[in-house]
Amino acid sequence: MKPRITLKKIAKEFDVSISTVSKALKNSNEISEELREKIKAFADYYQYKPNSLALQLRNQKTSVIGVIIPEIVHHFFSTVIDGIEEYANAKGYNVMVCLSNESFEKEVTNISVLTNGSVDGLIVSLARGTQQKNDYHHFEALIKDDFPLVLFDRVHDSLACDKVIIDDVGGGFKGANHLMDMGRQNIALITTQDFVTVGALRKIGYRKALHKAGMEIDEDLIYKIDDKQDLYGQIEKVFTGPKPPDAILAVNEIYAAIAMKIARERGLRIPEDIAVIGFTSGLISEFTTPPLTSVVQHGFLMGQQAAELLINRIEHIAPKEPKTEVISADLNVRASTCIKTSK
Amino acid sequence: MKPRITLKKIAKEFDVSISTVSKALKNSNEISEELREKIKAFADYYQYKPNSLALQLRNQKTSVIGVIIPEIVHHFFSTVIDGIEEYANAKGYNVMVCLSNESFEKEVTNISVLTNGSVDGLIVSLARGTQQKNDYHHFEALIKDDFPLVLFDRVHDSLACDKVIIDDVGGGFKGANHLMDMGRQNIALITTQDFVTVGALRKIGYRKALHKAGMEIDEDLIYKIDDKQDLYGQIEKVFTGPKPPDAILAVNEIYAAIAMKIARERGLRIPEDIAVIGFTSGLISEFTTPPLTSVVQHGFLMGQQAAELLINRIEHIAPKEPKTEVISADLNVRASTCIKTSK
DNA sequence: GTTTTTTACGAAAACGTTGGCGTAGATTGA
DNA sequence: TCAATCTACGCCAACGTTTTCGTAAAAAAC
Repeated sequence: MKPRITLKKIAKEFDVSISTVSKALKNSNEISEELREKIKAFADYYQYKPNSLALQLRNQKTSVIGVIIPEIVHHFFSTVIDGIEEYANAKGYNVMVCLSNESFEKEVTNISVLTNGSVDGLIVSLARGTQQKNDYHHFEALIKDDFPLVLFDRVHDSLACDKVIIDDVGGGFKGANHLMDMGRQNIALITTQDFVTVGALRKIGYRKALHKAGMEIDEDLIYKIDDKQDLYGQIEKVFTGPKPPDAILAVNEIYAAIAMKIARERGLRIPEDIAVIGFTSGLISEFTTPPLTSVVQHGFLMGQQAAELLINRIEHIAPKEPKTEVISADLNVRASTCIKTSK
Repeated sequence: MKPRITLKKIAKEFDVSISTVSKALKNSNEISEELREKIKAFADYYQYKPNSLALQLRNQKTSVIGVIIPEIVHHFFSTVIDGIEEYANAKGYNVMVCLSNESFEKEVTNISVLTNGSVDGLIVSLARGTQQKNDYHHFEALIKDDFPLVLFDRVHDSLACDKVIIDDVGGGFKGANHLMDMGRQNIALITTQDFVTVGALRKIGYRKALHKAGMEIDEDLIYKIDDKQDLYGQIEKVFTGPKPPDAILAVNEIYAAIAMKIARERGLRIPEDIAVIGFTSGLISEFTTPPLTSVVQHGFLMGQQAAELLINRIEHIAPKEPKTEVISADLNVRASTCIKTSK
């Protein structure tokens, strides 16, 4: 690679000092117009661009924000990044993405690498491994040093930093409520294992809805899926269990899509015999048969909010107390729960 | 934010010089063991980590690779990034992602920003706007300066740099071939507008397959979709056109899924009355009814290859001549073309 | 003709790090 | 006792930039 042109090289070319060149390029009238124009023309010709590392070092500011997500091959997280990028770029920041791959160790090293001066702040969604291990010392260290940090989606209560979360309880509530509005009585819940916060929260919403409606909660209708095992086999049990449900609330799109597939294989009509709701994260819901009613999570908005919180923190235009933004989850009613909408 | 601890502060603490501290932390035996241990303990306690900006500036190496993609909310690009991350991290590099949002201008500024010293090399997939404008001067400038650059998926022939492409011609060929193997005679092609390279290449494959089979190409069966218009309406014309097809080859998952939806609405049985093939980019294909036969694009592999080419280039373990890696596209046969596979 | 002001530039520090080189003082050898 | 050798550290340059301050020479003022 050709070495980039620097102030020093320009200075040597004109036999002036580095500071003269710097000032000339900044159009300082400390420098005679004649020399100024010559230097500018030369710099222009050789496409001089200030080395950003040097600037970052000098200004003690990188204008880069780091993002650590569990995985990127996931529509929801991609959408959040999109939102972060949009807001951050508008504010003159760049985005550096790292993946934890759901691993505690990788999350720790990522944080260590990124906080070595390369970013002004961090936006993170917790790795599953971290939630399982329940070890947050790497975040606590950051918080203790007042390092700008925003957690989103997968957060942890004990951490005193800015957060953006989706109203998962509300989402579960809305989903279950909708099913009851459609006259369903036996609503199965297909959720994750307990340590996955979002699953747990959506379950709370489900319980709240049933409770409010005066229905009792049948634990046999709650199925906890292990993502590492065979999904198909686990979800099949929903249909072979003691109490066959007339509706299913699944905490994500995949579970819901698989449930529909199995239901159809077993000759059940959707939504007549069984209604299904998922939580949207990708495009699957739109293209299933029938299209899947889903709780939509506004990932883009979430990303924007997270970026806004972080940049406010970085630029000290935020109060000291950590703030938590809640993004409401809305229901997108499609044909899997509601015959008339089956356009 | 609390200021980070630096060599200078440690030096002041022990009333020694900065270089002494630096050497002590590097375990240099130039420094007495006693002092060395004291300094290390102190640094450890205060969690000293070398400022990476300073290191990057000094070493003239960032160990960061920049990635510019048109959009991230796209399963294929996410998968590629995943592959890049995997390989890059293993080699000690970090990844900085920027989005061009398909815009020429944003691509230009992104490149300008990233090549100001913040990254050692660039992996890029061309923005649609760039392909449309057919203006590649920003890349030509990089190539002229021997800046490490790898183009992937959406590339341009005139650019003399490393590339990783998918065998789109082969993919189109395999898809069309499979449909002919299933006995189909009137294969419609739903593709993009001509300036979108991948669409154009897949069309070539389609033509090659038909030609090889001695079938003539009916231009009325080729539909070019404008992504900015109503997809549904445009794809509907495939069915209302002069020659109703008995098979459809769509150049992406969405077109294929929409085509299937319309086909079913019109009472056509899949695959009996009409077979459909798409190009996988996300998870849609798995969950449509019936599951969609697709040409799979190995995005992860592509990312790994791109990262490998780039890092070899950065570390000068690559021959001068640019190299192009071709990733083969394979067919994943599902029920939308083949009754017996409908498990 | 002397002083003051202005013009036009240079020197140097600072951001944080590393590594070659220099060297004071202690130790060793003869 | 003097030289040679170590030991253990400090100095300085370098990476590229910005900015404050200092200062020659020229211009203006008296």
